[in-house]
Amino acid sequence: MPFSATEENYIKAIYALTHSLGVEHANTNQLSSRLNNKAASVSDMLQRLFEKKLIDYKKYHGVKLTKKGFSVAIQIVRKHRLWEVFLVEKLNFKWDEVHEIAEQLEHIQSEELVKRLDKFLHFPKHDPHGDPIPDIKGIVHELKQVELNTCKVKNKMIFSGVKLHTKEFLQHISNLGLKLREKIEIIHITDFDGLIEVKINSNKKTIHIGSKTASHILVELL
Amino acid sequence: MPFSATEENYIKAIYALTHSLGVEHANTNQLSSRLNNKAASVSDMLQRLFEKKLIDYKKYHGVKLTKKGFSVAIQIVRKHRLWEVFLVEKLNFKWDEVHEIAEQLEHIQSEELVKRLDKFLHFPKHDPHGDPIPDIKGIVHELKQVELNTCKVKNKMIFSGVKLHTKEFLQHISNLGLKLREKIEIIHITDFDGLIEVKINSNKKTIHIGSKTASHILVELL
DNA sequence: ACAAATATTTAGGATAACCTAAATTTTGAT
DNA sequence: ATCAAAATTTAGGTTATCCTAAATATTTGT
Repeated sequence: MPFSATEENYIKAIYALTHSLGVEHANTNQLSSRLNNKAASVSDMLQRLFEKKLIDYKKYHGVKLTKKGFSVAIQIVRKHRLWEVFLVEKLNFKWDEVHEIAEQLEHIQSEELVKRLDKFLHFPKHDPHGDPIPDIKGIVHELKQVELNTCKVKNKMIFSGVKLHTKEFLQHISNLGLKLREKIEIIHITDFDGLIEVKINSNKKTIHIGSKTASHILVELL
Repeated sequence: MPFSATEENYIKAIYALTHSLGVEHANTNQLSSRLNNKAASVSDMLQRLFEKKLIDYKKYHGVKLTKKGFSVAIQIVRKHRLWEVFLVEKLNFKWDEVHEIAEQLEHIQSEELVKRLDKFLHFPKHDPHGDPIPDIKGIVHELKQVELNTCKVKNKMIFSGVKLHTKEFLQHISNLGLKLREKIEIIHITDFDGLIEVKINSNKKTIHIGSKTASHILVELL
């Protein structure tokens, strides 16, 4: 059962949509806009994925991954994230530069390659954006994380992930001086506009984070 | 100018055929058998590669890469061989296990990735089979190597490459105890059948190499 | 509950890359 | 030089993946 890169991208999109929104079903228009294809093309492909038993599909009523489809999705996510770790840790790419390359690498077919890459990288638990890497069994160790904007003054926490993966946002975060897995503490929150002042423990500096930015920042409370 | 993996494979095949045979032109049947496609399909594709100015093509008279096609070919070869080094040196694959994976990886599009991979691997000059890796400018540093079966008794040399890349042959070489870049010396050659007795300097052992095998072994004379 | 708006599917086509069978060109043996 | 064999190309067809336009189903506001 080798699937085409196109099929894999549909599977991944269905996974991402349902998983990130926490819903059962993804619908045609969502897939259409995420994949930059016309809805008609999506409809087409959904029928084929259904025949291959990768999705549950009832016309006009959205799709859901089958067990089989889910496991394909997880393996692609695993590969994508492992390659991102490789690109950042070994090849010194910045975290905002790796997405498109990993989009290609995730389709390389070789179980052995993934196993060895995982080992080479010392079995990382999360990718450069803090997203969890499914283990070889497909088990995802989700962190207990919350959005920074829901935290209170004096809370101490670790910056553990982002909810937005655009170049612009990622560069903004880098420019603020925030680095993944760093310990931070909320010094002050402006009532009026929700501006958050944060101390970065490693360098004793304080920075100011707008509430929109904060809503895309995930932290683990200590 | 991004080319499809299929187009790249045609370019690579044309390069390999002309280069390895030392001839100007490759013909349709050769390509057909190397690519496992029917001659009619090859003919089809050649017209398209011609329109894209990747090859010089006159119907019924074979093909030759243009400057542009040649440079595409070299970049693919470069990527293929760099990835092979990565797979062997970093992920501990054996030299007979890396070909199919590298066939996929060579189509990943990102100049920056190749540059960084090259650096990460310390700018290797040849791949795990001894084939030269074109540098970033596309310059190939060919070694002055000869087939082992053309050498004389008492010659000292370095095992520097193979002319056959099948799993079986590569494993045979490994089983003999030969490793790339090792110093060896010819102890004796049997007149009757060309059997060559070779001393491997590193371990003081002597081994016996059949003449067919020897004809696929490349060495640099010292 | 029903029409308008929205979402989705179907119908009919395009393109890349393959195929088989038939036609054409080149080659090579006499 | 000629003609059969071999090589190559053309013609016509298939599949995967996409498209536009038209048809149909669902949802939503009143």
